[in-house]
Amino acid sequence: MTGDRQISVALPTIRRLPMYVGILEKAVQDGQVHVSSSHMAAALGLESIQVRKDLEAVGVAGQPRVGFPVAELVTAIERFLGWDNASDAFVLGAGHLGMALAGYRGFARYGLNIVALFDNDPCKIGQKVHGKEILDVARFADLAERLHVHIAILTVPAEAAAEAATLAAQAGIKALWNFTPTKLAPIEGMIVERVDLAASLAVLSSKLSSVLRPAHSEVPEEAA
Amino acid sequence: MTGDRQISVALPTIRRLPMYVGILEKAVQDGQVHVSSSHMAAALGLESIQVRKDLEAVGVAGQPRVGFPVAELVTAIERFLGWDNASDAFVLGAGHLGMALAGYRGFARYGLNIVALFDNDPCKIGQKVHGKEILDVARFADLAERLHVHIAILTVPAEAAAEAATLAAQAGIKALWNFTPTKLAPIEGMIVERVDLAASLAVLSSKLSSVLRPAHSEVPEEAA
DNA sequence: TAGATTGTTAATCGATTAACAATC
DNA sequence: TAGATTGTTAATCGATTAACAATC
Repeated sequence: MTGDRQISVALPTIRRLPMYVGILEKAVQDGQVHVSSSHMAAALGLESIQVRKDLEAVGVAGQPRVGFPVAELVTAIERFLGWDNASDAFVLGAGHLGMALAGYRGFARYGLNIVALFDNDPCKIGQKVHGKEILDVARFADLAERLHVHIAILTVPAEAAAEAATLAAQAGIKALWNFTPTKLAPIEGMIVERVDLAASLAVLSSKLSSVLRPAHSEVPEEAA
Repeated sequence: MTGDRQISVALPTIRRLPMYVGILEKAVQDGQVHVSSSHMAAALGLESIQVRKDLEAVGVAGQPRVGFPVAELVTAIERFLGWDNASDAFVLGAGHLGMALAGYRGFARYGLNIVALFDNDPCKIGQKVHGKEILDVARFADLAERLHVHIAILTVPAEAAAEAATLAAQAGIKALWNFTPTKLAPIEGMIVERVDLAASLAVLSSKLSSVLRPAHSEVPEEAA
């Protein structure tokens, strides 16, 4: 019953877990010790049954009539996500997006610590952004191994994505957060998660488009 | 049969459509006139049946023994997504991320044209990034209306997200692309799509974590 | 005890996948 | 015609939701 926990947890559940951390931290600040699934659900626009199902996955039991222990829940979720102790990460590609991510202070909360950026542009190498140095990509593998960095954030141009991913894998990177529009072929021994802006924009613009040009031919209905 | 097409299309399908555009454009360059569902599937790591189901949604029929007409397919998908004629957009919040997005040239392909950025920081107002001006947020509503801009990209700090979203709605913005970690309450008359970095990172780091600390207690199994 | 809330088991819903007839 | 590929109808799978017994 405990053995295959990580693997059997639904992906949508994992994606929702950070939201729980958010409202639970607020609850902690308010001095609440317990919080009910219906309270959390209301705060997040979900159903209480879904909250209970999600929390089942992280293995914290609630108390009937009382709710779930707030502090324990935060700890358990962060542990489940691997956010309990900060992981170092390298940014691969010091373009605008790479620099923006390197400067985002919110990652600290997610246990992500960006250590340095890497680029192949001699003009950029040696510069500092947000107190983090831009290093020569030639030094990537060596530094990743010596500093035991196993997370890389991929922000190179689309054309360079595949090559950069291979470099990362050879450098012993275990988890690659891919911000490029390139869908990479699976690489043995490396987990890849992509932030797919095109997919997100597709949802937005198709919805917008169906509002602006109201579908097709509901007209007869109205006319009749 | 044609009436409620937009509404009934599955969200996962919509999210996959941009990938098809990508490989179809490559096929066009290669001079291919038709392409089979199994070809597309192979290129994208999907099953051919899923490709056929997805393409059914955009309303382009294939020919048995021949495949799908490439050019027609691109046109139909772009039309479906509202990418057939470029839409202007404002960036709300000229921080690092806002500037990075304003400079991203890839959006042109998605029919998205970023016109200007807005901020409330007097030091930033008047500056230009990537040829686009940073304007006073006080002018946002007026300009959105006069220029008929109905897409906004939200890149303000988390604390300012709710207020900025309200401003956008009042300015007549119809579609808001939310890059902040704040989950906004639904706003009447405005479509909101969020790029949830925390959710994406949660997937990556939970997978990584289950690799680094290999689950729990499969051990007895191995020992026995 | 009474009653609110959890947690379990079953039902529903939606998306993916399979099977195969229709088609060119 | 023969055969590859589409498109339809049914089966499967997984996630969400509902119902309700267990619990404090």
